[in-house]
Amino acid sequence: MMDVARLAGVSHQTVSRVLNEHKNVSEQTRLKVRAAIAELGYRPDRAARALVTGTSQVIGVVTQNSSLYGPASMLTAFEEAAQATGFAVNVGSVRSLDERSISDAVERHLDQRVAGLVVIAPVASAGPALANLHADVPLVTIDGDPERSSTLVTVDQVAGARAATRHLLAAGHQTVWHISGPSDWFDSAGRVRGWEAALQEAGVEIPPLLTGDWSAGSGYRNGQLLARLPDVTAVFTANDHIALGLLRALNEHGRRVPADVSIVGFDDVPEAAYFSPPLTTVRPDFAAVATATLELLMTQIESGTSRIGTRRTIAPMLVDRDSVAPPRAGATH
Amino acid sequence: MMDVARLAGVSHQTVSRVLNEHKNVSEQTRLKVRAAIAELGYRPDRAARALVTGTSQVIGVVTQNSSLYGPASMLTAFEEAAQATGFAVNVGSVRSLDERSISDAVERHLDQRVAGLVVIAPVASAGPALANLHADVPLVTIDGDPERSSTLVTVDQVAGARAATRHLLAAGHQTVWHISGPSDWFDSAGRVRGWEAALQEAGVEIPPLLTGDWSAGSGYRNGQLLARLPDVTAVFTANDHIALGLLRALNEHGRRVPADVSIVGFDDVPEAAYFSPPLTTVRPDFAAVATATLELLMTQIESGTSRIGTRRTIAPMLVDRDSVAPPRAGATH
DNA sequence: TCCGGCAATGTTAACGATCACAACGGAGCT
DNA sequence: AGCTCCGTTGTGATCGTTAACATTGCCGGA
Repeated sequence: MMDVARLAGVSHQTVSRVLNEHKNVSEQTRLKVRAAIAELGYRPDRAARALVTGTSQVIGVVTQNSSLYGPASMLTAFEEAAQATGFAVNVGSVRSLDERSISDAVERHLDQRVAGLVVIAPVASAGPALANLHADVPLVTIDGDPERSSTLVTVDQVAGARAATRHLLAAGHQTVWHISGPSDWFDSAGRVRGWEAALQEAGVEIPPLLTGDWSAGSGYRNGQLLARLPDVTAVFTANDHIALGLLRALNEHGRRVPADVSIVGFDDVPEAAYFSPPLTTVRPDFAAVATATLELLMTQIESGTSRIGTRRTIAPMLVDRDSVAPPRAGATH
Repeated sequence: MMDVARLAGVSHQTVSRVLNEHKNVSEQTRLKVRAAIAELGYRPDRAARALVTGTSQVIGVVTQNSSLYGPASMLTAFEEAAQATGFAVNVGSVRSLDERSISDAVERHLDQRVAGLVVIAPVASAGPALANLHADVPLVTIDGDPERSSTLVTVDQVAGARAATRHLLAAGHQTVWHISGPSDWFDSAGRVRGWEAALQEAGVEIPPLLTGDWSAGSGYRNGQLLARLPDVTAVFTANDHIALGLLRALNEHGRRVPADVSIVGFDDVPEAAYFSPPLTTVRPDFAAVATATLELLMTQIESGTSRIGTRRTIAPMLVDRDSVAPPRAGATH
C-alpha cells in the first residue's frame, strides 16, 4: 500500500480512501491512485482490514452435508448471490442437525469473524443452538423455527402443500393420502399442515399420515403399503424422491400412474420431468430464497443492527405434468 | 491475549506459544495459561494471525454452481474432510466453466489469501486459467486435465466405463451403445474411451456414439432414437440421470428394461436404486476423492512447496441391480 | 570456580490496513 | 482584512498476533 502511495505521490491514507470509495477525494488523485494500483497489481490485504475493522467480508453458511436437493440448491444459489456483492462464502456443514453439531459449526464461523451468518436450520433441534448465541452477529435463518428465529426466510410449505392437494382434489379424487418427510423438520410439518388444511376445507376425510425421510427408499417402503390399499387413488409426497420410490412400488404391484393412482411431488428436481410418467410437482423458488436471505443479511450487516425480526416467505409454484388424472369411474366406494 | 497473559501471570508471547503448541513451555505454565484461556473464554483472532503469518486457515474451492451430483458430492465430502483438520472452506462457484470465469473465481480466492486451492475443473477450458496462475499457491485439481495439471485427483473414468461395458457384454449382448456426457468434459471423454476400449478388447463392433449433456432430458432425446433401433439391446449411459431419461423414452416406445434393453448408468445417485427397474450403475467413491485431495493439499501446504506433480486415481465400483439381463434369444441379427 | 549451553520466558518490532484527528488552503461572508 | 467553514490531504496510533532477538537461571563439564 505504501508503494502505491509513493508511486501515486500521495499518502497511504489517501490510497485507503480511494479503495473504500470515500467521497472526499478529488477526481484527479483518484485516477492517479487507481493507475498506481493497476500498475503495481496491488490488492488490499483482507486480513489486515479485518484486523482493524473487526469484521470480514465473509459470510458463513451452516448447512447439513447430506446432498438433499433443497439445501444444496439453496447453498449454491446463495453463494452466487453473495458473490455479486463481493462477499465470500464460508461453508460449515454439519453431519447431523442436532444442537451440539450446529453450535460447533456456528462457533467455528464465529472464530473466523464472519460478517454474518446464514443457518439452514430445518429442524427443531436447531432452535436452542441459535437461541444460546450470545454474540451479536447478523443472522438469518432459512427454513427455521417460526416460533423462535427472529429473522427468517422460508418457502411457504403450507401454501405449496395446499396447492398440491387441491390439484388432486380438483381432478376428482375422493381424498388424498400423504407421505411426509421426517417429523422433526419444519418443512415436513408445514407440508403436512397444508395437506390437512386443504382436505379440511374440502370437507373430506383425512387419511392416516405416512411418514418418510425424504429418501426414495422411504417412498418405496410406504408405497408397498399404499399399493395394497385399493382405496388409494391420489398421493401427495413430501418430495420428488419419495415420489420416485412410490412410483416404483406401485409399478411393482401393477398399479398404473396416473390411471390408477395420481401423484404430486415437491421440489421439482431436474429429473422430475423424466420420471415415468413425468411428475406433477411443486417448485419452490430457491433463487428467490437466496436473494431474500442475502438482502436481509446485508441490511443487518450495513445497519450494524443484528436480529431484526423480519420474516420473508417465498411462495412455491405448482408444475403440472402427467402424473395426475381423474380417478377411474367407480374405482372406489 | 494480553488479558489472558495478565491473568496467567506470564507474557503474551508465552500465551502465543501455548496456543501454537511450542515445545519449550513448561508443563506448569502451560496449564496456567490454558486455565486463563478457558476462564476468559478467549479465542485467538484469525485475522491478526493471518496478517502476520501471511497465510490463513482457509482453503478455497472452485466449482460450478450447477447442482450436478458429482461435483456437489465432492464439495460436501471435501468440506467435511477439511473441517477435521481445522481448515475452513471457502466456496467460489462459477456459472460456466470457461477460462475467464475460472480465473475470476481463482482471483477472488487469492484475494482472500487462502492457504490452498482446490479446483474442480472437469473441462478443457479450465486448463489455461490454471496454467496462467502466477502465484505459488498450493493447488490440487479434481477431474482436471491429465495433460496439464501437475497435482491431480481423479476418478478412474476409463476403468469404470470399461467395467460397465464388460458387464453388459458378459450378459451376452452383441455390442453396447453409449450416450456420453458433454464432449468437452474429461469425465465424459474418459468414459467414452473406457467404453471403446472394452468393445475393442471384445473384438466387437463399435456403434456410433450418441452425445448428451448429463441431463435426463438429453437421455430422453437420445432415447427417442435408440428406441427405434431394434438392434439396440444394451446401453451404457454416462450418468444415472441420462439413464433415467432413456428409461422413459424406452418406456414410451414399449421397449422393456431389462427384458428388451439392458442399461448401466454411472454415479450411483441415491435414487438409482429406486428407478424402475433399479439401475445397475458405477459408483465413484467421492469421499475417497475428497480425502486424497485434502491429503495432497495438506502436504503442499505443510511443506511450503507448491505444485508437486502427483497424481491420484480413485477406482470406481460396479453396483449390480436389475437393469441388466441377457438379450432375448434371437432378438437381433 | 568459571563458563558454555540450553530451556524457559520476556521485550520489541513488525504485518497492512483503518480511524481519529490535525493541517492546509480556498471560498464566501461580514 | 479577518473569520469561519468545508473539502482535501497527511500524520500518528491502533487492531491482535507471531518472529526475532534478548534475558534469565540452572546444569554440567573443564
